[in-house]
Amino acid sequence: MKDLKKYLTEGLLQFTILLSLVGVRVDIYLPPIREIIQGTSSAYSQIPFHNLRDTWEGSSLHPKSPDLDSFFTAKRLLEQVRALGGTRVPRTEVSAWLVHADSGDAEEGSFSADQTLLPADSNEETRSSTDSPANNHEGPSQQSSRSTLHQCHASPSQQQHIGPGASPTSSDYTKEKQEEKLDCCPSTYDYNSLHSESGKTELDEDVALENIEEPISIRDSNDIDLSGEDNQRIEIDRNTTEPSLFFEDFIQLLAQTENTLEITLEDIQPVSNVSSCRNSSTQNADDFGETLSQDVTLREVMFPSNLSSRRDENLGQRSEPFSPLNSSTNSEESLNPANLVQFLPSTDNSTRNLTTHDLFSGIDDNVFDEINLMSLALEEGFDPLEVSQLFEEPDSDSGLSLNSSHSPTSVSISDSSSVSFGEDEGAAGYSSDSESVLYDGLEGAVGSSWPEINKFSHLDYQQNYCDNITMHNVHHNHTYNQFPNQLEPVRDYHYSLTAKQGKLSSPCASGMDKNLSRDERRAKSLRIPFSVDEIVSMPVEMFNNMLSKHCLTESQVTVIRDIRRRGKNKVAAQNCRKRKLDVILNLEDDVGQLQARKEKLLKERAQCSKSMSHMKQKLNDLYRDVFSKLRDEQGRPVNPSLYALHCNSDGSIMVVPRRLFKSEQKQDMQKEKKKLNIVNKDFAKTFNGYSWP
DNA sequence: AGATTTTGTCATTTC
DNA sequence: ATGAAATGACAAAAT
Repeated sequence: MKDLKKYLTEGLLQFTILLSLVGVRVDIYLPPIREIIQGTSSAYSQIPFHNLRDTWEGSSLHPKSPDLDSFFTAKRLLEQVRALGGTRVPRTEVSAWLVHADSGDAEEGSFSADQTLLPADSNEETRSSTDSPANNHEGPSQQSSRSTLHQCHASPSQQQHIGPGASPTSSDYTKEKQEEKLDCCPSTYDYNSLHSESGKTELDEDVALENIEEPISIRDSNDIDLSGEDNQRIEIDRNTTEPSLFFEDFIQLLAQTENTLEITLEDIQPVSNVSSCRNSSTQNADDFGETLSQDVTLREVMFPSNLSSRRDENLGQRSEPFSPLNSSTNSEESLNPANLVQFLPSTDNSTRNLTTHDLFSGIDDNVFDEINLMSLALEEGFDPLEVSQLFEEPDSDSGLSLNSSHSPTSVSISDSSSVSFGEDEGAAGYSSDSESVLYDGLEGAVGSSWPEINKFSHLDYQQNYCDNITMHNVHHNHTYNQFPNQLEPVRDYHYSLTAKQGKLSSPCASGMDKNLSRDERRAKSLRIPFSVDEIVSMPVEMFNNMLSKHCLTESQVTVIRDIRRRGKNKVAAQNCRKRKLDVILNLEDDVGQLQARKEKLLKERAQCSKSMSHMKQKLNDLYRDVFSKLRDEQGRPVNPSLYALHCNSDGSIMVVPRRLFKSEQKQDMQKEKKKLNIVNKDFAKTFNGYSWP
């Protein structure tokens, strides 16, 4: 039965691969697997690869592409391998073979090439690959060449998702970021998902074949039903490698320990895993070299014709994902394979820093290594003329605009990448619709070690950066699908920025320096491992920490402080002007409001005067009317010029001689004024000036 | 080409 | 006392 399974598996593998090569998309796995594994209500959202691929910003598929599935798989694996941080010959295809050839008995054709390099217990190694996420903590350096082939399975994000002690915050954030990246760059999501979604995509593929082969096993694994999705995934992973063995071991180990899945998997699969591979790649150069040599061999087997040419090319490209992570690799020397080998350990550390959120505690040492390398590169490789030129440049007005922060940002990206890759497009591969991502450090990153920056979630940036860089490699070598539109946003953005500045017409590296601000150029010249925006925007505490923690030269510190001071002041000036403008606008508004109020009051006063005169007139008429009807004791009419009407406090009205009334009225008026403090003189004047008939 | 506006920077003050 | 923020003034770039 087991042989039959293997036979079926291999047959399916071969058939699948052949279909892939022919150009037929092989996606026989996704829907059934998803339902079988997770059910229709699974929290997982299926990655719409096919939709994304086929409709990526309206771009059509590349005619060269034989199969997008194979391409994506290869690309993903290539990226994973690149994420290992070493100078490794692309083993994308090799990894693909290994992932699927778990039975390990393939003997004929190109498959034998893998088998020749793989020991007979390929089952175990495949298990190691699938179990690797849970084994990230362990760091045995017992890995062999084949273990490195499965580094693609190891990702800190996986560890975070799977490991019980994983930081939910960082992983959640990573997931968010990668969802954003999915929006902007679906083609990179494959790789992203590996790190954030616990290797979901890869799992699907791996399981797919096994699903056909061993549907019962998968069902069984679901029946076991560990506590969560991750557990399910790991179960399935194990199923893909050796279902029957898995259940025995797994149940047995479940009985032994139920606490952590990691422990379980470690027990089950002590073979070195991805994480251990990474760690050991830092620690054990021999293993790494062995890996490298075997990769080359595999590659030669797989691609005998174009190996030599593509190898160099990929060697150069392989450094690209790490350029933003390591200052040394960001320099021109990094293009040299020899230097790459020299920087391998630190590069690997960088990669580990990149992807391992839980390993922040150990990040500083790595950063120091990187800084040292950076300083070394500066001392050895940097042209002093360039430094002096950069510093003496008279004009060099800063093009930095923090409000429009992407402008210098993107330029910086291009520039730093140009230094590293010798071509601007190397960094143009970075693409994101998320402002935060852009701002989060990609931009001005002149150097690369990102110690404190991790607090800024630069891991995501780095991840994204690597992804896009990798995609850019694909774009350049023309071996795989091209996604012309994929890079267009960035390129257009660059162009718009530079066009706006009216300087750069071509994103070539030669002219990039002119588009950098003075501070950016200074930072670049001194290999300051932080972008200008970071230096300016990072909190004071973090900034001081950064200065104290890193082995920065005095000139570097001075420049960094100047950059920060100028940047802060620039922002302050902008804010100040904005405030001033706001104050002016507010004052103008106040003036308008006051003018309107004045006009309204004038109208009201006119209205009151009019009504007052009208009342006066009526009172005058009434007065005359009253006097016309008044008669004295002799029955004669009372002369209104000699007498006046006086209203007493009790309401009684008396006819008083006017001379008495006037004197009394004056006295009363003076008392009134003092008492009531009459302010309205106009009204008093009007009242006094009233000409009584 | 000159006028005006915008922006970056420095020096100083304010908080 | 210290340092960051605010602001005036100036110069250069942009319009």
